[in-house]
Formats: sequence, C-alpha cells, structure tokens
Amino acid sequence: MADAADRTDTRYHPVDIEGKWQARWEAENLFARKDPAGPEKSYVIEMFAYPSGDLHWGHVRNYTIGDTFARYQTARGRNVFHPFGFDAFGLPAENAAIKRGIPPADWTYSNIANMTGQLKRLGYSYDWDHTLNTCDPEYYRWNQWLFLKFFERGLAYKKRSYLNWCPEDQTVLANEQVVNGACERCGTPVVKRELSQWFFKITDYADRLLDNHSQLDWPQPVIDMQRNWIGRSTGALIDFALDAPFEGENLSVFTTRPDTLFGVTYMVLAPEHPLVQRVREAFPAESDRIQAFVDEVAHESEIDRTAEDRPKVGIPLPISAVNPANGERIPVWIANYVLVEYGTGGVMAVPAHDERDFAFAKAYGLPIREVIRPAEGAPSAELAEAYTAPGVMADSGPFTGVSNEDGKGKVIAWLEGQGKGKGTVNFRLRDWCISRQRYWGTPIPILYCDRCGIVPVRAEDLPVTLPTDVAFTGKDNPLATSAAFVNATCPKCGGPAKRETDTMDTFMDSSWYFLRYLNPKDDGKAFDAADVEAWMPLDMYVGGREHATMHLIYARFFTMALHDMGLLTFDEPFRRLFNQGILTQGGSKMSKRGNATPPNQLLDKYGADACRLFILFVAPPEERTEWNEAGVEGSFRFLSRVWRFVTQERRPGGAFAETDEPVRRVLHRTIQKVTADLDGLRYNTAIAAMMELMNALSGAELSDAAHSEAAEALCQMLAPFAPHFACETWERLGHAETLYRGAWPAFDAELARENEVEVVLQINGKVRDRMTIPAGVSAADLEAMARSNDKVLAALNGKQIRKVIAVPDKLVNVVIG
RNA sequence: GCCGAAGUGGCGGAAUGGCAGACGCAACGGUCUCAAAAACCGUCGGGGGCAACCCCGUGCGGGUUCGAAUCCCGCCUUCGGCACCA
Repeated sequence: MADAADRTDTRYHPVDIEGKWQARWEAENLFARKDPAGPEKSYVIEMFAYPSGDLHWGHVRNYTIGDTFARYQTARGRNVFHPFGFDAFGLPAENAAIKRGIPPADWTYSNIANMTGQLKRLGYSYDWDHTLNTCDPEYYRWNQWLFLKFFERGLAYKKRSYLNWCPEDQTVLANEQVVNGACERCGTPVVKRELSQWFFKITDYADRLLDNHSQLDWPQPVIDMQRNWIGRSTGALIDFALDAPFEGENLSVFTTRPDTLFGVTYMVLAPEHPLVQRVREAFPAESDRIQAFVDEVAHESEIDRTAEDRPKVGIPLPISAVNPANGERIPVWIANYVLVEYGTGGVMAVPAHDERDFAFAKAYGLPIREVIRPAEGAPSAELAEAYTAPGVMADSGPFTGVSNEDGKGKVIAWLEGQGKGKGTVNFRLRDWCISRQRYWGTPIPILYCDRCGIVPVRAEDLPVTLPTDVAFTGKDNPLATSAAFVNATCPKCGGPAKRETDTMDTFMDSSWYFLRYLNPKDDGKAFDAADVEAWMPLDMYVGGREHATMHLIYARFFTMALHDMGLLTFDEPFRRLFNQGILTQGGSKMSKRGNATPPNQLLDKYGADACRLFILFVAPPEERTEWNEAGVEGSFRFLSRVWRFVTQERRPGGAFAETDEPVRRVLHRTIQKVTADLDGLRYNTAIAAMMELMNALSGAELSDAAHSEAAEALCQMLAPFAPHFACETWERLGHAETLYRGAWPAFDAELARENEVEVVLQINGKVRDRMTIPAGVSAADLEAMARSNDKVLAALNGKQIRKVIAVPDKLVNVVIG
C-alpha cells in the first residue's frame, strides 16, 4: 500500500485512518470503565476467547455484534463497561507441549499476544486495563480460594463413582463434555470408569436453576435446552422388601408411573448397583456368572452403550423382592438398559406400560400384566406393544377404575400411609465433576495427609502454583511427575502430606470471570463487593448457543452458590443473553478445528470498518449464515460513497432550501429506523437503511445546511458500526471532540412522518392500480375514490361491488362478484 | 422418539396479515478512458404478448380471510439440543 502522501486523490483509504484512530482512542483512554453512578450503567461483554492462535470470522461476528451494541449504548449516553479477556487454560496448550515440546505457558501467551493484536486491529472498544487471562496465577489463585469456599460449605466433595473417561486425553470428562458418546474435544469414544473425583453439588440447585428462568431475558431455545438438560421428573420412590438373604432390607426405586405399580412383574438393577456385589458374596456359586455379565456391560464403550438399536440383555439374580401393592414375590434381574447414575440405579419393571420393559420381557419370557386400559373399548387379548397412553387403572386393587393420572397421586398417598414410599422429584442433571488429570489448569488446593486425611490448603498459602518441572508424556498426570510439587507439609499436623495432582475443569475459570473483570489486578480479594454491586448483573452477554448446557449453567450455579454464601446480593449473573448465529463454511461451523478463515487478508484490503460492517450486514445477527467474502466489496463501496459525500467542499451554515424537503424526509425516517433497529439488534436492516439513505443523497441537489445535517447524522449513525471511519469524517466536518459518547442524532417526528403515500387499489385481491395521495386519507374517502376509479368501473361490467375494504395509507380492496 | 430453530431469485437476505424479492453480491448492457482501474447510468424470479398488459411464483398438501411468505391443521427437508433418564 502506498503512503497517504503519494496520493493525489481524496478517496477513502482505511489504512490511513484506522491506525491513527486506534492510537488516538488509546491516548484519550476513551474506553476506560466509567463511573457507574449517574446515567444508567451498561455492563456488556462477549464470551471471552480461547487463545487458539488466530481469530477467525466466527469470532469477528461475535465480537462485532457486542462492540456495536456497546458503542451504541455509549452513543446513547450510558456508562458502559466493556472488557475482554482470555479463557487460557485447556488441553490444546498441553497437546502443543506434548507434540512440539513448547511449554504450555509459552504457547498460550504467544497466542494471546497475537489475538490481542488482531482484536485491536478491528477497533473494538475494549477496556484493556480490565483484562484477564485465566492461566495467570493472579487469576487462578482465586479459583482456588473459591474452591475452598465451596469445600467449606460442603458444595465441593470427593466421591467414587462411574465416570466418563477419555482414553486419548487421559482424563475424566463432565457429562456436559461427552457428545454422542465421544470426547467433546478429541472425538475419542468415551468409556466408563469407576474413579474417585471432585464434584460440585450443582444438583442442590436444580430446582432453582429451573425456577429462575422466568426472570431472564434470554432466547427461549437456550432456556428450553437448559430445561431439557436439567430434566426434572416428578414421581415416587417406592420400597420393595427383599427376601432372603436380605430380609429386612428394602430395594428402593424411582418411578414416574406409580399408577402402574400393580403391573410390576420383575425388577431390574444396573450392573454397577452396589447390591449386585453383595449378591455375589451371598451366592458364591453364582459369583463368576454375575461378574462376567457385569464386566461385559462395563467394557462397552459409551457409544455402544447409547446406540439406538442396542439389544437389551440381562441375567436373573438368585434373589426376589415383594411388590408393596399386592404382596407378590417378583424376580430381580440385572440388565444393560438400567443406568446406575439415574434415580436409585434400579427400576420396577412394568412391561405392559413401558416400551423398554416390554421388549425385555418379550425377550426373556417374563410375564406382562396389563393394568392401564384405554378409557373406551374392550380389554385387549394380548398386547402387541406397551400401552403408554393415558387410561383407566385395571386389576389394581382399590384403585381399579380410577383414571391413571389421578391414580398417580392416590397410589403415592396410599404408599406414604403405609411407609412404603413417597412422592419425589428426580433430575437428569448430575453433580459437576470438576477434577481433571491434566496439567494446564488450576491445581486443586487440597492435601492428603496420612494422619489428617483430606486437608484443604490454607487461604494464606494460595496460590498453589503450577510447577514447571513436569514431564509431558501424554499418559500420566503431569503434576504427579513433579516431586517438588507433590511432596508437601500438612498444615494441620505439620507431618508429610501429598498434594492433589488433579487440576480443575476450565469451566471453573469461566464461571465467575465476569466478577473478576471489575478488579482484575486486586491481589487482596477475588472480586470487589462494591464494584460488583454497582455493575452486576451483566446487561448484555453475547455468545454462542453451544454454551447453553455448559458454561451458562455452571456460571448460574456459581452465582447462586456465592449468593447463598453472602458474597453476592443477586443470584443470576446474566440478565440479558444474546446468541449470535453460527457462521458456517462449507455448511459446517467455522471453528478452530479445521475450516476457519482468518480475517487478515480482507482487513488488509478493505480495512476493519468495511469488514465489521459486512459481517453485520450479511444476515440478522442471530441467524446461522454461510460465510462468503465476496460481499465485503459492497460494504467498502458504501463507505467510499459516504466518504465522498461527507468530504465534499461546503460552506458551513446557511438555511434549508425548499427543495431539501424530500431528502430531509428520507434522512429523518432513516434516523428513526436505524435507532429502532439498533435498539432491537437488527443490525442488517439498519445498515440497509443507511445504504438507502445514501442512494437518496447521491442524486439530490442539497443546500449547504441540508448537506451538513445529513453528513453529520450519517457519521453519528455509522459510529457504532464503522468507528474509525466515523471518527475521521466527523473530524473532517470540523469537530474537535472525538465522536464517541452521547452523540446520537435525533429525528424530527414531523419530518419522519410520511406526507405522501402510494395506496394500492386491488380488485378481488389483485393489484390493479396505484394512487399517490396525501397521507392520512380516511377509509371512507379511500372507498369513494375506489368506487369512482376507472379500472374498477371497467371491471364491474354489469357485476356488483359486494364489499370494499379500505386500509388508510395502505390499500383499498374492491370485491366484485 | 422427545424439545427447539429454519426453508423466499444464481447467492446473502428484506417484507411477521396488505404492492413478494428492499439492501447488497454476482451476472449482463452502457457512459467516461488510448487502455485499464475507479466512478456513474441501466437490466436482472419464471412464462406469454408488438404493446397497454395478463398469468404463475415464498419446501409440499389442505384450511381461515376481501387479502397469507406471514395465521391454523397435516406432511417433507435441513440444522441444533436431548435420548434405554424408568
């Protein structure tokens, strides 16, 4: 590119102005956090970035939506806080270390530097004095502090359970990180392993996570996804008495269909159910046979386990139980279709009214007893499939003849009266497993002492920093390879202790970063109560829908837990959420995993402003759209035309001419529309409206006054979209102050109103004529005009006018028949 | 299977009960130029007609309405989420 000095033309050259304004903004400290007192505060962020290496157009779309929103809020006079940071822990850094021998920290910090440069080049209005990287000890020490708080409250606990294990990444995964039975990150099929891990008690908050949805200004699909994920079911816990050798003990099961209790013909336990091992001990002769089946199921991968056509298999156990409803003895089986993690890990089987139980009973010749019948029609001879629709209870003792919906509550009450069961709710949501056997994360601040057991690190000893003398083999937990890290002293007894070598799930980092943004350099506390009180909750959170059941649930849980600890006064972090639509490339999502296009080339060629404008113009921000760079040219052309218009040589001042009126009407209508569209985040149509305005201005003869009015309004309207361009043209119009705060054009309502309208004349719903008339002509007058219209008279031809529908300023429809 | 979103020109999209295709891209024709770029002007859903005009057209089939891309019922397709959750 040539220097500005070489040019003789006065055309729009973005490279000449973008660096200049970025430097100016920085020198003026324009984007510094404002005082939250005074006009309404507006805390706006986009979901922070994983430092994967390069920005791609998907990021550009996300951040441009947020920046346009933030800049518009400022233009409207609000006090905006708009920070950015990096979600810097995670596996890719560690994989780079394993594959290329680069320390994870080096890889991460160099990516952060690179991406920060790209973000600055795009001219986003971030307050870089309030940034954070989650891999800094100054950040993660507060993760550890928060972990200790959760531990004190009993919200963090260690337990042994069956967990998702990724053999490739050599770590456990949360349920949320298993996608179609495979590791969300590397795609390797996940297997179940019994392991001892750290959990957060998110299930304590299941009901609140659902109930609070009504307070949130969020896209409904995200709320629906969370509701599905949490999966609340209402039903009953029912106790089935066990026979010898477990007499006196109960087998408790969860069911949503207590109304089918009289139809139970067997019971099924998950192979991992604790009772199974006790049965093996009680029946040594059966032990090997049982264990063989348990092993067979356990070794299936998660993909095989969840396959749709997976056959249901099981074996009977040498024990039986008693149906509390009718005293009947029924067999107890173990089978692969019962999940240990849900409910009690065992079910009562009602083959007549449950598809799974039906298939299993058919396969193993177990009895099928029909106890719900359709309200009308004769009882069927033999069921061909499970009957799961509503009906009337049959062969159900005192409940026979009751509708099954009423029966649910009645059976529960009856069981409660006898102490054999109770109504309850059950959730699909599991506690959040937060420990990972990886290096590049926050060390869990826990010690294991032979004498004192599990001992938390003292708060004053934080941070527990990541050691650098570790070996990355891709197999063992790297922290365990640092003797200096592992060997520690017990703070309770002073004896030798071993450090926990697991690190935290990185979703821990993102669960509270929006609190830390306010005081990222404060080394005395995790966050400042007064600042949090002043700025939280977030007024706008912009990010992708893929976080619906992960980050967005975890962060809500965190906020609720901190609220209950008295650390926050609110319990929902994100008042308003906006999901940008995904950007596809070749039909699939643009992402760091393959098909991403970086913005650099187009930035070089057209500048940041044209790129920003284009990414908002292509589609409504919430819609998925296919990336096609061909259109950037159009945005650049538009800015070039505005440039030429605004930079015309004009004398300042003067009066409006009569001939200005039509164009001024367009201008004021445009200001009205752009304002409304920005309020509704309809950026694509706002830009289209400005283009239409430019088209109207192009051919018009304008007075100096009208030219100046239009030029200033255009600069102001473009400011949130094309900030460098707007600042430069604003300056060239003679303004000394940088165009940023409180500079939004007002529209004259009188001028914005249409004075002349084209009214469509329809005959039997088809357009037959158009009439240009003054706005506001009444329906009665329109009808009279229609009745005397030539086309109507010609169409009549002996027929009659049956009806006339007149909509002022829109149309008249004459129905002839 | 369950929950959700979406289907409109060659392309991205506009119009959410009232002129379908705004705005932009691409394409085509023209002006300017020695030439090119840039810029500007024009054409641009399909069919018919010399023409004024006419007919068809918003995934498919019905319906409501004076009038439906838009509302209702039933399908199809694509995408996202959940899925042996008892």
